[in-house]
Amino acid sequence: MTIEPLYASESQQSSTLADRVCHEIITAIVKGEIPAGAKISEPELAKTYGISRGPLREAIRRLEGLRLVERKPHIGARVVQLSVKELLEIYRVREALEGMACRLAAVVMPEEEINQLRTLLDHHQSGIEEQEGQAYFQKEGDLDFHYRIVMASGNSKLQELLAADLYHLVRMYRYQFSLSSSRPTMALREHHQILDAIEARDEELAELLMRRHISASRRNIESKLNQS
Amino acid sequence: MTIEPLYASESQQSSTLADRVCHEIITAIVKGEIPAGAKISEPELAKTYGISRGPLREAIRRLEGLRLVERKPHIGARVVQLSVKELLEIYRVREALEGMACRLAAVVMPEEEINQLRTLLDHHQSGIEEQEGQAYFQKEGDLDFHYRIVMASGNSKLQELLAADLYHLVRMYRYQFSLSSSRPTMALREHHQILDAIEARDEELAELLMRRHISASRRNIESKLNQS
DNA sequence: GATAACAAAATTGTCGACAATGTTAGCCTT
DNA sequence: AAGGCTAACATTGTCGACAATTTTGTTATC
Repeated sequence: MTIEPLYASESQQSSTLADRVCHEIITAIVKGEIPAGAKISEPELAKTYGISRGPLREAIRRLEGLRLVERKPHIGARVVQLSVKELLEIYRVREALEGMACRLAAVVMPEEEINQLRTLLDHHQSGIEEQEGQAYFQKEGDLDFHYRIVMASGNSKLQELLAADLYHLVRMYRYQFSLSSSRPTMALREHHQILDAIEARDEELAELLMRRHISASRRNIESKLNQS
Repeated sequence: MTIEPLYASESQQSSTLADRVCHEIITAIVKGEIPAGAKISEPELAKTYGISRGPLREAIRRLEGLRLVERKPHIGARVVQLSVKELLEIYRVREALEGMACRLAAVVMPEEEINQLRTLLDHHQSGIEEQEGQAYFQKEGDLDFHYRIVMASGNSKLQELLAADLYHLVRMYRYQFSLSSSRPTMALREHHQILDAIEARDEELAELLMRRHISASRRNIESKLNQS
């Protein structure tokens, strides 16, 4: 099976310049190559990517929709500023939405996908034990698990909101704050428990466990960042 | 106090053509003046609103972000097609998000706002009794209550997702399917119960009641539309 | 009469130039 | 020297024209 994160579909070549550049800018922002809070100059970026200002403006509009940049009329666009408050707010939203996704997945997720996901968790397990793929788990593997649950919910609106809108922000926060879960063993056990509940078709428990799982992450971040 | 729906801030004049036209198109789509599933012709709309294609395209990009239109490269944009399946999906999302909003509001909503909202519900009450403002309640008043709860949550991400993204779609569905709650008395009682829980600072109960409230609406719609 | 290939028309994508607004540097006044 | 005004600059907003792609209509062939 593939370990490649499913959402890493950045290599797709859209037939339009605006879409292609949009993906490139997203990556640049998530990785911090364009730092948070930085002003986005249209002529500069247009030159950087070798395109005209027209498609670039459309790309920026799209980034605005993804909440990755903020625009003010006649002033310009800035990369969204990272604040602890907003990060915690996002985790509240994730708790609500992914809890619901997990509830729905418990009803409709096919047996086969459950087994695949179990295998993926085992990969994570060995990664942690070897203490080498740990960074992978912390950075992308965790998100991959959550991503698959969301997709398994079968609810396209949930999929859009979480995968298209929120995950970019979460990834950005992780990159820039180096926010690894710092409790990989615990997190992995919780992942297994969640999957158990889904396998048992216990929607109530599945939602509860997912909410607890994300809530624990939130409190973990909270205590970590408040002390600094 | 004002009964004017808070979100009806359409009369604002943004200093840019694209923003202004964007709001106009949103209204036109929500009201069905541009019918669902219709193709959006750039030259035609540009002529209609008396602007060039540049700003219009930016407006359309924004509509795409709001999920009101869908775009395919080199083919064009279409107003999103109404499907019962998606409507029900939206109600699942609302159940999750507004449940969370209600939980947060129970903790942080100021006494004064609670009292204001109580007064608003009384207005709705008299409207129903007189059997004349009923249409108002069904169409906008209900959304107004929910809107205020969301705002009271103090969570800007929740506010963005619900107020900016989803409510336009909900309003569109209501306009076009003539989806009034058809149980105004029951809904109003539930609103009061929710507000009671918030007033008692019982976050657990507040979330539970809001989720039941929205879930009931969903099942109501479900049974109504399945029989047709 | 139906289908496939081709050509013409329409629509979307992209670009460079001009206009309007915001910013900044320098000068004058106090 | 400090503060405010003015003018030049830079950036964003808007427009019209050209290029690329899709759709449509026509024609010829089976």
